[in-house]
Parts: sequence; C-alpha cells; structure tokens
Amino acid sequence: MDERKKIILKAIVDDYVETCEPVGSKSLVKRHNLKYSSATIRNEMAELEEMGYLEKPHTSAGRMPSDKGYRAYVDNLLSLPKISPEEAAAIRNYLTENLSEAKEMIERTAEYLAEKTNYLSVVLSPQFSDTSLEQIKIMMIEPGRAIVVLVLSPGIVHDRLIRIPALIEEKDLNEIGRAVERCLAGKRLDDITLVTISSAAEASELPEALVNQVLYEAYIAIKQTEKIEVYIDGKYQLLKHPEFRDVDRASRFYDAMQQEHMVAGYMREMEHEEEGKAFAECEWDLDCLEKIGDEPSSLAVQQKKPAYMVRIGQEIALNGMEDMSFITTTYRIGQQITGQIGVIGPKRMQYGNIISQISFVNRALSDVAKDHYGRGECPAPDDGNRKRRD
Amino acid sequence: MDERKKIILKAIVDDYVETCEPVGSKSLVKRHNLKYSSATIRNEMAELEEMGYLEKPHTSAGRMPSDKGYRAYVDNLLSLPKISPEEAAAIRNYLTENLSEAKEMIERTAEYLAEKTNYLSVVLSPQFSDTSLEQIKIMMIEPGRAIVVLVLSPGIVHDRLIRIPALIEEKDLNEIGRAVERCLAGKRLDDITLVTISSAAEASELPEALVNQVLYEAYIAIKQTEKIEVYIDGKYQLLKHPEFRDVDRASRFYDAMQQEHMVAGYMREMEHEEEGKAFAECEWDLDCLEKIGDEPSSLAVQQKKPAYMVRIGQEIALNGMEDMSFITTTYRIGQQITGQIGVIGPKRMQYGNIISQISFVNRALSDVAKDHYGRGECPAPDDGNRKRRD
DNA sequence: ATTGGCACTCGAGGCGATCGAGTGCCAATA
DNA sequence: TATTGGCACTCGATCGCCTCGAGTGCCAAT
Repeated sequence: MDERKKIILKAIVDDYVETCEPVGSKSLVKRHNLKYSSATIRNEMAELEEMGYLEKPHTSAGRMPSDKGYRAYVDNLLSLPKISPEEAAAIRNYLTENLSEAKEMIERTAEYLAEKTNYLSVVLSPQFSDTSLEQIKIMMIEPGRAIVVLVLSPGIVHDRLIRIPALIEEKDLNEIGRAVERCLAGKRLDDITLVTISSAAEASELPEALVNQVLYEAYIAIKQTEKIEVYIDGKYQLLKHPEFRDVDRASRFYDAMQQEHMVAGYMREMEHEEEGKAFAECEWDLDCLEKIGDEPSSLAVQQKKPAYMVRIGQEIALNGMEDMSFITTTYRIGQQITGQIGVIGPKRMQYGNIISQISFVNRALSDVAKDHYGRGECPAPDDGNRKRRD
Repeated sequence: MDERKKIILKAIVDDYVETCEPVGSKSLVKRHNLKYSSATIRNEMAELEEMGYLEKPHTSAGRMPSDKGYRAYVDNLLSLPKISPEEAAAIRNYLTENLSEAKEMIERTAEYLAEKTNYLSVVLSPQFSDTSLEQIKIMMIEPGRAIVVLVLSPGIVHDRLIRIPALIEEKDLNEIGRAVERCLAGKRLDDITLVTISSAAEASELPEALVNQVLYEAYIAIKQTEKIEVYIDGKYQLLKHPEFRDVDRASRFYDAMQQEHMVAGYMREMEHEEEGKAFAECEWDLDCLEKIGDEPSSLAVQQKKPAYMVRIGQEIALNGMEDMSFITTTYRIGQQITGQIGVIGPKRMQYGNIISQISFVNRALSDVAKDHYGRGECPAPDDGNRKRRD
C-alpha cells in the first residue's frame, strides 16, 4: 500500500469516525485540502475498496471503513494524543481521593474511563489466584462469629466475617486458626482446596463437625478472595452515539453485555493471547506517556512492554458484539498480580484518544493500586475535613 | 364518580397499559364485552376527560389515562395478583443461595426485581445511623495494619481494614481499642463524631499524633458503616418498552438516573412522608400475601402496616422522571433498621403486578435479612459442593 | 338515559417527483 | 503514464399528495 493510499485511508477513517456518514471523494478533498482532484481520490478509493479496506453501503454512496480498514488504521495510521499534566494529576486524584476501600479504586477507574471516553468501560478486579498466602488469622468477635483475615504475598489484606458454632471458645478458635496457618502458609491460593485445609482438623480436640464448620468457612473466605469482580460503567452512554439510534440494536447489545462473566472471561483470555497474532498488540508509545506523570513511574520501568489490545467488529468472539470495538489492557499490582481494563464502543471509535486514555489510566491505576492494596504508605491523617460521600 | 365510570376507567387503563395505544370507544366495548353501545361509552369518556382522568393526544384519537387517571386507578381500582407458593419459595431461595456477604442479598434483591418486573429496580442498603454500637474492636494484623470490627445493636457486624502507624505495637493498639470501646459503646452511630472519639486518646501513653491516626481511621470505619449503598438493576430493560423507542427520551431519563444519590435521597424521604397525603400509601393487602409464605412470618406480624408508595409522573419530584412511575416500599431488619426498595417504570405500568411483586420481595428480604445481617442461624455446612460464582 | 347515524379529524402509510451527494468511466491533458 | 474534467447514472432522503381507517362529537330517534 503506497503512501497516498495510507493518507487517504486515514483521512476517511478520521472523517467517518467524526461524522458517522459515508465519506465521498469530493468532501474528502475539501476537508483535508488534498492536493489531488476528487477523480484521483475516487480511483484510489475504488482500489482501496477492492483491497478490502473500504466498503459502500450502496452504489452511489460514499465509502466507510471495513473491519480490515479499521484494523489497518489502528495498526499503522494511528496517532496517540498526549495526556496533559493536568489530566494526569486529575486522574490520580480521582482514583485516590477519600478512598475507603481498595475495591472502590477499581470502581472509580471504570467511572472515570466511562465519563472520559463516552463509551462503556469494563474493569476487572485483580486476580489473586496466583498469589501465595502469607498469613491467615481467624479471630473471635463474639460467640458464633469470627473474622478471617488473609494476608497475601505482596501485603494484600482481605478479610471476611464468618459464622462459627456458638459453642467454640476463643482459645479453641485460636488453636484452629494456628493449625490452618501452619498448613496453608506459603501456598498459592489456587492450590488450596477443601482437602488441603481439612488436614488442619487434626490439631484440635473439639468434635470434628465443629472444626470442619470453621474450616469450611475459612475455605470460603479464601475462595472469595479469588473471585474476580466486574465493574461496568457508562452502559447507557452508548445510546448517545448515532449507531444506537436503532433501539433494537442497542437492546441486543445490552443483552450481550448482561452476561458479565462472559465479557470478563473474554478479557482475561485476551491477556494470555500470544503475541504475533493479527491483532494489534502494540508497544507502549513511550513518547506519548513519558513526560506526563509528575515523577517517573517505577512500574512503568518494571513492565517493559505495557500493551493494549484492540479487537474490531467480527474479531470479537462474543455474541452480539459484532458491531463494536473492544480495547483492553492489563494493569499490574507488583509483578504477578494483574487485572483488566477495557473500553467498548462502536467500531467507529476514536481509537487514538481511547488508547491514550486507557493506557494512561492503566498506568495510573498500576501506580496507585500497590499503595492501596499492599503495604503502601499510611494515608495522610488529613485533619478530618474530608468530604464523606454518601 | 359512579360505578360505570369506574369500570370504564379501569378498562381503559388496563387496555392502555397493555397496548400502549390510545383506546377508542368501539374497541373498548368489544374487548370487554361492555353492555353499552360505543356511543354511550363515548359520552362517559368525554365526561371522564372533562373530570381530568383521561386525555387525548389529538382530537380524533382514542383516550389515554392522565396522571390523575392513573392515580385513581392505583388508589381505588387496582387488583393485586397473588404470589404463587412456587414464586415465594423461588425468591427466598434466590436471595440466600450461596450467599457470601450480606450486601449481596441487597444486590440480588435488585436483580430479582428487575428481572421479574422488566422494569428498573433500585434497592438501598439498610440505614444504620439510628443503631447503637454494641462493641468495637481494633485488632492488629501486622505492623502497620489492623482491622476494626463493629458490632451494632441487633448483632450486625461490620469491619474495615485500616492502616496504622507502623510503630504501634499490638499491646498499645489493644489499649487504644479498649479506650475507644469504653467511650463509644452504647452510642448511636449518628451521635459519634470525631470529637467524641478523640476523648479516647487520653488513655494511652503513646504520642498523641499516633493515637489520633488510629482514632481517625476507626472513625472512618464507623462512618463507612452508615453509608447507604444504592443498587440499581434493569436499567437497560426499559429500552424494551415502547415509550423508549425515542432514544433521546431514554437518554434523558438515564441522565437523571445517573445521579444515584438523588434517587436514593428521594426514596428515603418517601419513607418519612407523612401519611394522609394525596399519594397512595395503602395498607398491605393481607389477603394477597397471607397464604403464600411457607410459614407465617414473625416479621409480618411485627410490622403491622407495611406500606407501599406510588408516585406517578409529575408527582415525582426528580428532574427527568416526569414520564415515569416510581413505586417504593420500606424493608425492615428488626424494628428500627430500614432500607428502601423501589421500582421505576413508565407511567403505563402494570401497577397491580409490580405492587404485588415489590411487596412480596419486601417481605422476603425483611424475613431473610435478619438472619444474614444479625445473629441469625449458622448457615448449613452444606458439604462443600456449592457452586462458586465467578 | 341510551343508541344509531353522520360528518368530521387526523395520523399512518403508500406513491411519485425532486434533489443532491455520491459513483464509474472515458477522453483530454501535463 | 498519472492526473484531471466532464458526464451519465444511482440511490437514499425529503416533500407533497392521496387514501384509509379508527377515532371523535353531536344530534335526533328510541
């Protein structure tokens, strides 16, 4: 594909993305001050169509990009706008201000992206299955109730309230707790099963049934930690885009989105997708991100190759998403723990913009998450005049 | 309003709710086998229109109910379908099966209602501000981290991870914890302020700054407990209703819904709305609910007068909701703790159906919530083959 | 008080003409 | 040989016009 074709393709995609209307040769020349006549452009467009990059809704209409056209655009023709320092500061602030739970950070990531992009955002909570258990404590609250606290390897703490048989006394519970810790400490969460944990039962002199009840609850607490949560925001914003003028189409898409676990599963798969596929897995454009942060990010250095993935139209292996594009990226907490961030929008999407946004949000979240999930700094005491959200 | 007018009004509302099209005199006679001619009906309809119960989109069209018409229908003409025993069992099951957190119960309530009604559901988590604090414990996890556990008066447990200065040792922390408990135990959550809690600082010999940090975190944990969460489900289902063919209208409504705190605030206000207003605040139709549950609900006896409220169209004091109807009801955990359940749909709503559903869901949640929030029974150990949701 | 009948209204839907932005192709041109 | 101007053609969108039918209001007859 020669240079001129590239320019024309880019121009067409840009225009189409903006207007959502098939673009014709004449208007293209005018809008972009091309130094060729519309006839020339017409010839080129005809060739581009033959090559599969463009399509026409009907004979006498302008051209619009095909999936392949978008793909070429995303792979080769994209320019990524830079994120301004103000924006960079704004998002960090947004993610952490008055933060009360680590989870909430994920939720806010989704919120921020949805608002910023005007598309739909999906953020998955981090996957802890690969992480190993440093400590597990079971602490009595009152007869019949206790709390299980897990500390995962990079200092991530999870806890869960459990019910226990009311007969169990504090010292017995502590005994059980120690036994559980002995038998689980250092194990990967994923490797812990009901069988593993039940070997802790021997330690106690209590009736086995009682002990098992506690072990079972502890087990659930552990499995709960592995559960991936899905945060979706901006669903209905899509309605504002012209491709959703057709309510039925919107409705079909929403039905597909309803199956959050499918979407989540798909996103996780994308993470493990091998490189070198025909999908855009581009190296982070350091140029676009380097000078933005306040200070150089240690994480950005660690993760040599933060990547985003773009799936366009038919490439998305989810029913009901054939008309959409899906951009995903993987954030990291420390080295091993990962989670996904995604944006879904119509194929006619502002790819450059969204990729910049999602990439930067990724970095911000990765930076900030470690502090809030793991053994980060103590938050400033902040003399009490924080606003409470309710 | 004489009997015949009532019958006609009811028939019109029923038809209009079903078809979403203005109903004419002739088709009304046919569909309902009325024993009057269409001319008579026409006269009656003209009078009903003059009285304000009906309106016409244009001169030669059929009639549709006005807000006032719906109001009369809801207040006087409604018949509440009974909930079948199967359904009753199904919902209890849905709410509690494999339940892992109390919160999730609220979420599921929203899910269930949305799915069942095909409208939008809003459920607020219970409001604990009125409740008093039985216990508060601060327990060390590792240097720099601790957990705050609150027990509220009917045995409701909340907890929150906090960061503490890494210098503080376990025994000092315990000391502080005891001091906090002494100074807060028995107080209403609402009455606890930063000032109240800071009086616990004297007890310790540690530097005041360190202690204050802990107290502040404990304070946040308490305030966190009071935070009301809003669960909304079925948002996009509304798109399937013909009144939302117009995407802009849908979009406007969704913009309004985006302000969840407004909606939540409005729902809470409705709870405190005095009786005797012009709004439907009807006594629970015991007839419709009595024979359904498996066993008589102790709560149903306690709460003499579970009520639902219906706001129609302009009655809703929220921007962008002028075309909707909003049905709310208050669930209870024990005597004092309350939360809200609501359904929002087009004015052309299946009032009878929805009111039955929401009322029953209310009862189911009230019944079940106490066990899961408070000192309920231990859940069955359930031999480990529960399905895990992820 | 009820009814049949009649003139009238108005939105929906089908038809045809017009308009305009687009295309493909070809012969002329630099 | 690549580019361009010109021309005939296509097709969706829009507008006006007509008809159809389900509705109404009103009046005189029962």
